[in-house]
Amino acid sequence: MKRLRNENADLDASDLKILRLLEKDARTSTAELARAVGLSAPSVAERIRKLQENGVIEAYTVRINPAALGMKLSAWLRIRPVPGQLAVVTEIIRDLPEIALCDRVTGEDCFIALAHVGSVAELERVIDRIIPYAMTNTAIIQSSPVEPRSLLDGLKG
Amino acid sequence: MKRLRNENADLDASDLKILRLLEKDARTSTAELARAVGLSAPSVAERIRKLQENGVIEAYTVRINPAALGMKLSAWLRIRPVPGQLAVVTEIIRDLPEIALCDRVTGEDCFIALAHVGSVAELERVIDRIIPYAMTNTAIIQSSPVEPRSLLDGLKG
DNA sequence: CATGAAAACAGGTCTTA
DNA sequence: TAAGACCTGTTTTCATG
Repeated sequence: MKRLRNENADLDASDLKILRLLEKDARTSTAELARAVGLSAPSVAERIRKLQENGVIEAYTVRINPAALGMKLSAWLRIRPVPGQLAVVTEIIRDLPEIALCDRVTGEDCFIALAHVGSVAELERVIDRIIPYAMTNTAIIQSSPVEPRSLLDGLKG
Repeated sequence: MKRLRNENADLDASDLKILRLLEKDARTSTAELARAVGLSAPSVAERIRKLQENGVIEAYTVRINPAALGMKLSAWLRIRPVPGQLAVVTEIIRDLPEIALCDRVTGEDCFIALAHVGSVAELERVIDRIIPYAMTNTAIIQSSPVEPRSLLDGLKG
C-alpha cells in the first residue's frame, strides 16, 4: 500500500480518506467516517487522535463568509517597512483585527497581509495606521478563480 | 441586545459566542455549545442550522499542517498574464494542485496565489508552467507574524 | 459489547408581530 | 392568530472503556 512518509506522519489510504472527509465537513461523526472507510469507529477515533498528535491536523475550524458579517471588501496588502521600523510595523499589524493573515516573505516586500473590511473608508483607516512606517501596495480582491483548495488534492491514494 | 444586522444575517450575542467556539474547535458538540451559551441543545442546533442557511457558516474544515504532508515550502506568487493570455493562465492555475488559493485582484498584478510545495525544484516546476504566459513574482514565506485570525475579533459582543 | 453521552425528533409554551 | 424562539421529553445513534 502507498504510504506518505515524513518525520512526523505516516499516512495510508484510510488516513487520507479520513482527512479528505473531515476537510469537506469537520463535523462528520466518527461513526460515519468509519462507515465511509470501512473500519470500526474506535479505530477511526484512534487514527484521528494520532493525526492530531503528529501535528497533521492542526485544528478544526469553521469557514465564515466575511460578507455575511459586513466585511464586503477584501484586499491584499504588500508592506515594506522603512529601515528600522520592522518591529513597529509588526506590532501595528498584530493590533489590527482587520488583518486576517500576514506572512513575512522574501523579496522586496517584507509582508503580505490579507484584510477584510466593511468599506473603502475602513480600508483607508487600516492603511493609514501602517503608512507612517512602511510603503504599502494594496490590491483589492475581485474574485477567486481558485476557491480555498485542499492540500490533499496533489496526493494520490 | 446588540445585534449585527445585514441583508443575510442577524446575529445576537449567542450566535457570536457559538461562532467563536466553533472557530476554536469546529467539532465541539452541540451539547457543550449549549452549556457554554446557556441555551438548550435543540435551540443551539437550530441556530447553527440557520447560520448555515444564511451563508454565515460556509463550511467546517480541518486545518492541515502543510509541513506534515511534506510541503515544507510555501510561497506567494504574483501573476501578471501577458495580454490575451488571462484565460489560459486561469486554466493553468486551476490545474495546479500546488496552488492552494488564488485571488483575482486590482492593480498591476492580476492574480495573487499561494503555493505549497515540497522543494525548490517543485516550486520551479509550478512557476515554469505559468511563466510562458505571464510575468511572475515569487515571495517565499519565512514566518507568519499573524496566525490565521478570526474575523470575529473586530466585532464587539 | 456495554454504558453513559449526545443528537434527532416531536410536541408544548411563551412572546411578539 | 400566526410565526418564531426556546424548552422538555423520548428515541435513536454515537463515543468510548
